[in-house]
Amino acid sequence: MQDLPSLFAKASQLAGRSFAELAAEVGLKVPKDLRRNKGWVGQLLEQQLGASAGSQQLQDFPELGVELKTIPIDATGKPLETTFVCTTPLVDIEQLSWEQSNVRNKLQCVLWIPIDGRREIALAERTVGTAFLWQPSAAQEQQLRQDWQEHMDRIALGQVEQISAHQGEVLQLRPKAANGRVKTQAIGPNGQLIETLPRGFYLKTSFTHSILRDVFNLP
DNA sequence: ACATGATCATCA
DNA sequence: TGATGATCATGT
Repeated sequence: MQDLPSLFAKASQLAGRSFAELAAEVGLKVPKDLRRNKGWVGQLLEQQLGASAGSQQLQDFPELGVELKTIPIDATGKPLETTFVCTTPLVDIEQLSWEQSNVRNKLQCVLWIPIDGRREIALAERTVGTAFLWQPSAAQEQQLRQDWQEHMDRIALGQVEQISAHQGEVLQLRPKAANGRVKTQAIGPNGQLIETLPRGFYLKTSFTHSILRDVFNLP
């Protein structure tokens, strides 16, 4: 993708189209459901939009500074799931600041694409919604920064295992792993290294809901 | 293991 | 019924 207007135009033209027809265009098979294919819709839209694929710590469109995120919504436009942002660093974090954090980098500019997430509708028949570009307002960035700082402070103090998803107004910390046996290093309560479950940063649904309401002028 | 893409399954 | 903690697939 060469420029932002082109990307946005292409994303806008996906509105109203079904997963079945979009999958056919790129030669994908529509799974029966998402139970064993949780990232399928995201990958479908990546292919449709030509995101620079890869499992790298980069935005989806590095040359444009844009991150692509699908967001499943119900019939009223409410998000059905939280939004994963990135893995949480648990060691070598003493020098880390919000300004250089992966959370801030990923959320600097997001191309949101709402999708029909209703499980009662067959996956193939679900459709894409209206894409929009978002950059956090000063107030939103302040909320994100504050939550990020509180989480990182606890992690630096060796309290990562005391953090629950209840903490954080807009940005929460939750497990992010293939299963409960996966381990990674973190700072322990006495400053030593411990093994713990990998964590990720997620946007709470109340936050993404407010983003959707702002953009679509909903109550 | 860790990055990407997320939703599932269960319980309060 | 909403949210938390757990989990699934794939590529490097």
